[in-house]
Amino acid sequence: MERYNFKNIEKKWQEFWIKNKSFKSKTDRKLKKFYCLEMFPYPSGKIHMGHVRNYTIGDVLSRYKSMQGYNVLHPMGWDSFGMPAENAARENNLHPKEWTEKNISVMKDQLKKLGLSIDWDREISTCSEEYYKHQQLFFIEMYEKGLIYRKENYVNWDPVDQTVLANEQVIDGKGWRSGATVERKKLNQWFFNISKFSDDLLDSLNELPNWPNKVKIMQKNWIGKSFGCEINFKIEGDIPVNEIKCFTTRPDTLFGFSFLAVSVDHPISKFYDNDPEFHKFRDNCSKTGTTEESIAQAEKIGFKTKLLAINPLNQNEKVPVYFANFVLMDYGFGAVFGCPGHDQRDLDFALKYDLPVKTVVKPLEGNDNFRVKNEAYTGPGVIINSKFLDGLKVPENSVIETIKIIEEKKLGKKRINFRLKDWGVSRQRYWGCPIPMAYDKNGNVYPVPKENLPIKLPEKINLKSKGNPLFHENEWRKITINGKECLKETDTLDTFVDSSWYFLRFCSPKSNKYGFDKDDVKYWMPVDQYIGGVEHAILHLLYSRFFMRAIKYKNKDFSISEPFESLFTQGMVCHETYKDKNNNWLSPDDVETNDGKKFFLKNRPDETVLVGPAESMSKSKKNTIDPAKMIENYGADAVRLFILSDSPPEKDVQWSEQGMLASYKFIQKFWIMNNRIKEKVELCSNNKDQDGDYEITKYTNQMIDKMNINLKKFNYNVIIANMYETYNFLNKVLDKKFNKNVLIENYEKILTVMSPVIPHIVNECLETNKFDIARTWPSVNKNFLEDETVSIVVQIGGKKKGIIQTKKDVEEKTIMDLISKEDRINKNLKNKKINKVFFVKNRLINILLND
RNA sequence: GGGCGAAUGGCGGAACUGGUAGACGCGCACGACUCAAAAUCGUGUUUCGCAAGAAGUGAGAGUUCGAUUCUCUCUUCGCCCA
Repeated sequence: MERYNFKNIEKKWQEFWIKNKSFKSKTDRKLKKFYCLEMFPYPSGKIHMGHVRNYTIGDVLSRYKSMQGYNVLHPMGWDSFGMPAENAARENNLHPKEWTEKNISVMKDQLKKLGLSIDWDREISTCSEEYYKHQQLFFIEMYEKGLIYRKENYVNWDPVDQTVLANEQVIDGKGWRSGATVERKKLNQWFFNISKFSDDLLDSLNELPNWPNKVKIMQKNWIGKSFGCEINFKIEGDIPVNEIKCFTTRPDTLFGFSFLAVSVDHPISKFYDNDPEFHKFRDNCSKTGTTEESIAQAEKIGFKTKLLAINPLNQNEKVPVYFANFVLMDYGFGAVFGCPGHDQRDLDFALKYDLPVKTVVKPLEGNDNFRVKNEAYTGPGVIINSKFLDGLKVPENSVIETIKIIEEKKLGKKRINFRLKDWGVSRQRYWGCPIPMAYDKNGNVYPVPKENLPIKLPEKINLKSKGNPLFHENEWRKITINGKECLKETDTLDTFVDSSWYFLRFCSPKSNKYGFDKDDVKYWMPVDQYIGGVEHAILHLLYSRFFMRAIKYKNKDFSISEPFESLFTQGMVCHETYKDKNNNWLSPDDVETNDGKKFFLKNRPDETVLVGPAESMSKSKKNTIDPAKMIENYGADAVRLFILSDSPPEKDVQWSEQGMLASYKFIQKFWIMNNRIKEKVELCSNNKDQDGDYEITKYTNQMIDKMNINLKKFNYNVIIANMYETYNFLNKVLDKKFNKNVLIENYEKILTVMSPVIPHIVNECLETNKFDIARTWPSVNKNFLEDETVSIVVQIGGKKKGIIQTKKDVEEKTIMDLISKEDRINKNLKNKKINKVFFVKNRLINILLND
């Protein structure tokens, strides 16, 4: 018998699937559908282990659903706009399009070698005109519906990459890619009015039971709905300002008021334009990024004005007004009232500028002499030192009651505030979807007429210029709208826009008139199972949810709000890290070991290598394993098997060479066993009731039942364990005799339920046995699920003393008789009086003694 | 600082609804095959103990006849937000 030659056999079946279009979704709309989608990849060059894990999880599910009779949509595409292409282009003098297409071709080939059940006829690429032209139409439609606007705004500016960064692209005040210190810069930007849907985006989370709770919580925190009020503070001073409006969630602490802080961008700042000291201060502030994190970490600094703010609840109290770096113009009204006693940030500020700290809340168990010193008190308690507010309970009624008073006195009103800001989508980049807008000489804005779409990217581009490449394309920029000469917008869209509707495009990838066909979308949407990394838990998912609402808004033909019915977030793939004696990262390829304990440089046993903890694979730490090499060495089935075997899919998994080898060996062993079964089948008779018949039938049914349960729960690591167990079982039971049909029938079923994980070898086994390779998922005969004998645990005083095998459903009395015959158990009962007996049928008996 | 989650052998991990803790895999040990090694196959493998037995799921308490599972407190780690 030949060894299993995975190279030939995997290639054979992959070609077979493509030739037969085995994974093409069916057009029959009466069939029940299942839309399985994994987050599509960025074509960075080659696939990484994270992709392997992501797409294998989805593939197992797709193949399972398909065999269950669903019409499965399992597509793949490319999130192919974005900065790396532009950076690579600059380095290698290669056009971003060429670079991207080359990468796509390599990665597509690699994905095919994994044996994924993908309908490649539906492949899409967001950088293709065929894709982004529809996106431009969406943009115009949303603009016409009033969901898009332009405003001047402060942005996170990366001075090295010369681009705007989203908040999440700023890490520790530095650009995520360049590492440069991020600055604040004012730019005209296009915005999607996502905050219009804040309430709906928040409330609808409750209608997503099949999303992980943690993701819903993250989204909820991100939207950040807070309840409070706006208050008008009367102002006295040297400039013509009578009032400053603040938003606060803690009006109940108004008597702790000791300063008022406004943003440097607040409208009143215009009165300080001629003050050089103020300019200095403002420049200083712009060195801090705009993220909440960088603001929280930065030192709190202020610029004192000559203004005084009057406490609305106590007209005699006047406090100073500061410009402060920790107040942002786009939160609330760009002004906050400072209460150092009960807000840590305010306290830091007050201590620095020697402002009074008044205590107006005491803890429930504290006495009236409680005073805030170095730590603001923000917990529950009772209002004190606040005249008519005294005695209110924090937080039960203090805020609500205070707002009532403020509203009665007409000093302000109740207000709900959201942390979620509108989505700035302008990027000063070439390799993105052009924004289909234009400007005339006077700066008036025009949407590009629909008949002029698409606005194509110019093919030739100089990427070596500073700033935005399209800005320098004078010819390209020209456009005539309604007879007027205009210039095109030169910013392109954030790539998160591309990925906010790609799942709609998969429903009708060839639709030429519009981004999707409404009947296709009606049938396929929502995505039944979405699978991807938790790193997209907030933005990508929130933007996609927004996009559905934006399309649905004022549109009778579209009724989807929630694009993803179920969401599964998979863990990362990790590997040990290695460093040489000079603290340089080493790739696993450069490291060797003889015993798995001591590691040294390859071919240099004298050079010891330091082994670090397993961390998620990253190029910077060099702890990556190339999937293509693994597939080359061990085959796709073995790689698929291993990537699922060692950890539950939602948790991180550690790559191990030994584990990989074990999976490979399993494939080889399985092939040997298949041949053994093939020979056995030929020797089997047609005589009924052979000694192994019942056993194999019972085992098979129980195994399928377990597979069903674990597939449903995404316990794919347990499925692999079930497969190993099944192998062990078959290998043993084959010594017995079987009725030919019984053996065939059960083996066919076993192969079938293993096929989602290891499809190539299963197909080969089916074929060599001359079984039908088109399988439907086997049903379970429930009669075989329950054993006719059961093991009953015998406990005495709650401690296990033994196990008794009996027939099913015997009563307590019979068990007690059996126990009296079992010396090992019974000796514990001699000369003792039984107090009480707990009996659980078919499971356990617990005897309590008097002592 | 807040929120969420996790902690089980040498390691990754399993355990249905509160009912035999440690499935399955790795590693290790021993044995078979071999001149030998690799590969393969077989047996064993939570700890202590020769055994009988006892202890045991991060620590401590609680509920219960019975807790890896439920409740509370604490410790450590991870993720998210600040």
